[in-house]
Formats: sequence, C-alpha cells, structure tokens
Amino acid sequence: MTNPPFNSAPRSVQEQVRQFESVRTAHQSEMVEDYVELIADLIHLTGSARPKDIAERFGVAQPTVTKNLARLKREKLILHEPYRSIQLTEEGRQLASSCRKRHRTVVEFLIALGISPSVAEHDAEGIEHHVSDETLRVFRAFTHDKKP
Amino acid sequence: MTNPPFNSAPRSVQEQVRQFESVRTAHQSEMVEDYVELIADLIHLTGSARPKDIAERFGVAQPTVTKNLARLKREKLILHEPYRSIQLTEEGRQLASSCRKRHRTVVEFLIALGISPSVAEHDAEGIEHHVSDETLRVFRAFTHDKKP
DNA sequence: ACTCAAAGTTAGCTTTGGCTAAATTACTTA
DNA sequence: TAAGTAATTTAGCCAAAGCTAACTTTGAGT
Ligand SMILES: [Mn+2]
Ligand SMILES: [Mn+2]
Ligand SMILES: [Mn+2]
Ligand SMILES: [Mn+2]
Repeated sequence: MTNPPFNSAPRSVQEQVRQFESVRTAHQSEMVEDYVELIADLIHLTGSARPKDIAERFGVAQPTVTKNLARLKREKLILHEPYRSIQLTEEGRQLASSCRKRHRTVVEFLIALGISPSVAEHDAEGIEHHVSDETLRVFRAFTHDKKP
Repeated sequence: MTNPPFNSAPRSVQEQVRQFESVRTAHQSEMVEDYVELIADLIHLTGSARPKDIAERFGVAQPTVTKNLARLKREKLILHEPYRSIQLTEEGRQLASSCRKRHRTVVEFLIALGISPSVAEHDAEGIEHHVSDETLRVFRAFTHDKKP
C-alpha cells in the first residue's frame, strides 16, 4: 500500500560512495558548464558576451563573473583579453554545444512528461548536471515516442 | 529534423535569475538533507549512527563529518554529545522522512521509465535535490500508472 | 582495573564561489 | 578631443565543504 519506511536497497557501501562522489564531481563541473552555455547563447543572441550580461543572467555580482571567467580561461574554454568581450575557443564551443543539447533533452523530456514549460525549464537547470548517459538516452526515447 | 542549435526560450532575464538562484539554494540544503537521510537509515539499519559510518558511506574523512554535524546540530536537526552517537530531533526525523520519500519517488520513477536500478539510484542522488513539487507529483503519477 | 586501539575531535590548511569597495579602463557624447 | 559614465577588474573579505596531522576519549579485552 504505502511505501516502506526506509530505503530498501542496502546497496554496498562502495556503491553508495561512488554515488556521492559522482554528485560532488558533477557540482565541480557545473559552473563551467552553465557559463559556456550562457556565453554561447549570448553570442548568438546579441553578438557578444560581456561580463555584465553574464552577471545579470546568473543573478550574481560582476566580480564573481570575473573570477569565474579566470577558471574558464585557465581551462582553455574561452579567450578573454581584459576589458574586452568573451570568445569561446573551439573546445569551449564544443562543450557549450553538448551542454545545450543535454539541457534541451532534459527540458523536452520534462515537458513531454506533462510538466509545465516554466517548471520544466526551472528544474532542468539543476537536473541536467546529474543525468547519466543511460538516463539521457531513455529521456530522448521517451520524448520521441510521445510526439512523433 | 534535428534540434535548433540554440536555446529557444528567450525567457525573461528575471526568470533565468530565479532558476539559477533556486539551484544555488538547493545546493545549500543538499548536505543537510543527505546527512539526515543517511543518519535515519543507519539508525534503522544498525541501531545507531556514528560519525565513522557516516564518513564511510559518504566517502569523506571523519573530520569532514564532525564539521558538518556541527551545522546539523546548529539547525536543531540532531542531538549529539561529543564522542557519543547521533540522535535525530523530531524536526530531523521529519526532514529525514520527507527526503527519503522524495528520494524513493525519484528512484522509482526512473526505474519505471526503464532505467536500470543501479543507474536510477546513482542519478537520483543528485536529481532529488532539484525536483519541484509539480515535478514530483508528475513522477508519482507516472510510476503509479506504469505498475498497478 | 589497566592498557591500548579505534573512534572522535580539534587545529589549521585549501579551493570554490559568493560578496563589497575601490581602482581602472573604455566608450559615448558634448 | 576631453569629460564623464558605465563596465570591468582588483583587492580583500566570508562561508562551505573538503583534507591531513595531532590530540583526546571511549570502551573492549586481558
Ligand atoms: Mn545548469
Ligand atoms: Mn546539483
Ligand atoms: Mn542526494
Ligand atoms: Mn538521497
């Protein structure tokens, strides 16, 4: 009838450790992924990506963006001369492209499931960083089956 | 045929800010939620929750657990005398219970969708912190429809 | 009752990603 | 073209969550 009161799966300790480690790892890539995705969108939308706009979209202060851009630059995902606007490297473009695809896959799946578009967009922003390849494939299949 | 190359929804800037703020807020509650859930499981499973076991399950060092337990105590979710084992307060038990339910809802949904149990368990550990009430309701409905 | 190993805590370090205030640069416009 | 404003960066702060090394306490086994 109702659900059992405790987590059923006494999965092995090692398995559980792997899960939590994966979550921590995902959170380490999250900032970078969201930044390149937004930078690509801004370039497409307005022709250029400037720290001001990034700060405005994320809802953070400008110095936060400057600091985070240093990491993107260190990881060779962007080109950025001081006081100039931001370019994506080829690697950055590729990462942005795959993040964008994954983002859309998640949003479209949630909408196909019956969730309202604004909530789908909202939840996807967090969920996208935690879906494995297998899950992504199942999401895509479901979405395609729903609306052919 | 293929997907449009950029994010279609030129949702308002305010909307986008709210989404990213929600993700940041979720990440602030995440540690606390995973801890109370694990503590409840350990008490149920072994009769008591000790820092050692928590560290072992999360895959972190013991001092990390000690530090995080201070926050749970500050937030009145646990009772913990130094060197003794950990008890949940009533508030802690309630939070653990709702986190556990949400966790199970996500896992069962992913399994009902066709994802393998181990991957479902893996992805749920991250996803659970990013599902809104609406999404959770849809997940539950889907799971129930699938296997009556 | 003592000993001592295991568990737990404390101290102190690191990284990440927030912030504000102040300094600097670029750009617009008068 | 010079000034003034807006954008950007720098400096320096904070909190969270990880770590190791060193210290303290507990409690099991003799
Ligand atoms: Mn995101
Ligand atoms: Mn997350
Ligand atoms: Mn979790
Ligand atoms: Mn969980």
